[in-house]
Amino acid sequence: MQQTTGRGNQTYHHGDLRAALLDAAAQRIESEGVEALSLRKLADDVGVSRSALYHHFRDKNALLNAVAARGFEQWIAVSKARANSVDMTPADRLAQFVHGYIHWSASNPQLYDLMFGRPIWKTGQADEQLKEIAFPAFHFMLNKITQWQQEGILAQSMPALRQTQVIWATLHGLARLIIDGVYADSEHIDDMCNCAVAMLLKQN
Amino acid sequence: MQQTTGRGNQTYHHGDLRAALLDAAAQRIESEGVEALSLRKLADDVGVSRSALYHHFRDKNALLNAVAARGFEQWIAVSKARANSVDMTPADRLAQFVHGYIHWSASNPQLYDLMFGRPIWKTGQADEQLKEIAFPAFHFMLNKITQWQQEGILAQSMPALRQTQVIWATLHGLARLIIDGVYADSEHIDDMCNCAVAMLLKQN
DNA sequence: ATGTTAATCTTGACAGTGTCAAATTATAAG
DNA sequence: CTTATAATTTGACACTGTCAAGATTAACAT
Repeated sequence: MQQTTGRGNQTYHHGDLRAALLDAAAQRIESEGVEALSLRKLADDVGVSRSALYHHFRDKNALLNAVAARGFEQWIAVSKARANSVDMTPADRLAQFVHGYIHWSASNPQLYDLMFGRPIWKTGQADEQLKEIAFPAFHFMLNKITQWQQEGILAQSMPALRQTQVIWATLHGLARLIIDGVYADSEHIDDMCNCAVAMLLKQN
Repeated sequence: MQQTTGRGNQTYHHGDLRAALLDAAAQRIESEGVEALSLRKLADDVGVSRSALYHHFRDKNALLNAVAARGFEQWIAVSKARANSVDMTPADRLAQFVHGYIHWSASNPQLYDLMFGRPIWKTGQADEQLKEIAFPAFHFMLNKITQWQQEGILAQSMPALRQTQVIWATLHGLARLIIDGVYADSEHIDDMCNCAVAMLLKQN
């Protein structure tokens, strides 16, 4: 199930087709978008025939789920790394979190779209494995925001869960508007982030 | 181009196919979602053959643009009607605006998804006509928020444009999370709206 | 080493899809 | 009534995701 034979795959069955498909899919998605991903072209990229894929993924949606799952792993890693930069005031950490979130989404627009987009989450198309990987991402945000509440830089009058949902909605909405280009220019990313931070911070 | 002959169309060419297609498309979209819309099934619904559509819309995207345009007209009408309820404090009006926005999106999820979704706005697939109809919607929000700034219930330290973008991002993000069911339950809509309002309002 | 089992990959096929060109029909204009 | 113009249909093409059946190869037990 892992690497069956370590190296030297030439005219193999294929070696590790699953990983190759994931790589190629992620690459094609990031360059052309989710909606332009064709399983047949993907098979061509990898040099394998069209329905070979079905021995590693139940269907196209399962493949997308797997790519999204990898995206979440990457997202969490980046976010945690950012959160561990110590010598900062809480307010600066919040600001950095906001800017980091938006910049990551703007740098990986297609992947962000896949991870947080409708096709996967709507109609229960997210499989259990993806949910298990995605949940820590939300939990991470919930923790951060609870912490900022306790540190006194966010209002404390509301349940942390609700506040997390609203703050995340702000970030998510901002990311979507920028990515989709809906009356929000990507030149003003930092301006918008600063404005968002100012609005989130407890005013006193 | 309008109604060629007023009434009594039976075994006509079809009468007014364009309108019939729009109606059928809107209906099918709202019941099954944008991604499930098939031009051929749509033609069946209307009782016409597959490529009749192409004499009224350049392609599928043009049809979707037209449906979205109708959605914006409806959205603007509803929003303006809500905004004209007089006897209220400014803060209550803001609250009502937020609740109204979210409830409308939750009541017309598929249409909202089409209007503000990626497939139309990304990659410049929104045609000029749609942009002309959509722009007043954004202008309407910009006006409202500028007004609330002047009335002193929103912070005045930021440019109205930026603040509009961020507030709209909050609403848009909330709508998306609820519609797509991404870790936001639709049972708690009002709780989340109240939380959002509390965060937006200038705290003093 | 050999025969068996199980995994992997390919080929052929099917039902869909959006879209175009050419042919057909009905409406409007002269 | 004839002509011109718009609306609609039929046939076709290239493409999509997915499945069933057959072929190929790896892993395993003896």
